[in-house]
Amino acid sequence: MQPAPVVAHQLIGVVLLINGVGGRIVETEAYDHDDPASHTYPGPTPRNAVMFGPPAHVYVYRSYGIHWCLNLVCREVGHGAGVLIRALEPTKGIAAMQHRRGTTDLRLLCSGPGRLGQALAVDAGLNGAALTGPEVALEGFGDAEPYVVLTGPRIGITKAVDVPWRFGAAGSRFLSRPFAG
DNA sequence: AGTATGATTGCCT
DNA sequence: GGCAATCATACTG
Repeated sequence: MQPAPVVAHQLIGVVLLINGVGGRIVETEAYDHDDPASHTYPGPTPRNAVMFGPPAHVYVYRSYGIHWCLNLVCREVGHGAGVLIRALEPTKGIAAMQHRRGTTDLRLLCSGPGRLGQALAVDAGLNGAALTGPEVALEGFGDAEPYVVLTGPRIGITKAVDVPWRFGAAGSRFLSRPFAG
């Protein structure tokens, strides 16, 4: 397995489906163990246990008591690194996503980690699920179409605010926020 | 046991 | 642009 920023970069353009619903990933963020902004920085706890487990599994956490956010665990057992899926371009199960989100505006379905979680019906029950399991599908990892990938500082954090570990597909209109420069 | 704090979003002015 | 909503987790005493 590769370091989190490398995986986060490689995930741009990959199709992610949860129970057949999802689309092409256009925005990610990397979080590593030696990273003050990461949930794993203080060490293992019950909440982040999945991140210290085997890679290619799903880590789900509740954000601000309201939203479910979806991450993919990378690197080896015990390392505690992952990639936050921040936005994707809806391609499959669009009707289901529109129903869950309460809007037909494609731009508002998955443009942001909280919206994406709601659109894909992510909740605590998905925490720890394997990418090879029945719920999750990742299509084209490692051989996705080449994308022009932009980088920039991560959003919404208060520590390590200058680390440029946010990645996004250039020109996509489904980004949660535009990239500077 | 009590409190502080978010890897956010949407509604208000 | 500002701020409330809302709660699991982690930390303090």
